[in-house]
Amino acid sequence: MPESQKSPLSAIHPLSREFFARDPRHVARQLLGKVLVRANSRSSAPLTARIVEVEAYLGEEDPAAHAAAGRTLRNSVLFGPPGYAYIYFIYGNHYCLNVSCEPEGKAGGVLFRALEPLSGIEQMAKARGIEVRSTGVNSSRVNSKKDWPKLTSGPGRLCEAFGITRARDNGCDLTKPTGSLWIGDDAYRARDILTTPRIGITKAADMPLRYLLGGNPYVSGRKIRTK
DNA sequence: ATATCGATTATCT
DNA sequence: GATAATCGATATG
Repeated sequence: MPESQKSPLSAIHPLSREFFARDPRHVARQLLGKVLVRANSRSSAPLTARIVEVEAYLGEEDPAAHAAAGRTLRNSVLFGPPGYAYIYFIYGNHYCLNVSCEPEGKAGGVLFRALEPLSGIEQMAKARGIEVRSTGVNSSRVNSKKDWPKLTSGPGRLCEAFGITRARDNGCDLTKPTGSLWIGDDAYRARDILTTPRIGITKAADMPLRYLLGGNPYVSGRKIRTK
């Protein structure tokens, strides 16, 4: 059970544009262990969570990618410069967060599938509509740590926890710590990286483009399958 | 424990 | 008009 460390914001430094200007498969693998930061305006503290599960979506050659049918108004961020947020609305209910990859003009992206909450737990719980009950004298405790995965395990859930919407965040630059949403490196080293087929797609469902931290309890989906 | 299903809407054919 | 990179609830072993 990996006990991830919490870092102060000053110890998290943003990823470069070049980091994202590559094949989504490389970006996806190297995003594991990095930190997603939501710097809330006004008084509230920032939300931070470690990236523990992602999927790579390639360009027009990937039938499962939104870029497969070429550039449209919706997916234009995927064809733009790297390091920007591509957010789409799905099943009439949920938002999903991606970051654009590849140099400008070539499509590609990485879908964020699961995070491990580091700070701002109560605010995430509130955004997710989950009861936060204080236990005993200490006032700032979520019921128990085993409830945390419900906050950010799944692409729709993590967006809800972070307050990510298309209107607010689509097209935002994720390399700028002055922005309200960005990705940083706090020197945490990802271990035990696993690769599996992507989840929830019907086309090209066999390509192993899902990357996750093995054994991490915040990874989405069913438990370990013994087959 | 796994399986199935309904919700709800932007986007594209 | 059909589909979708999902979730949560309900049903069943």
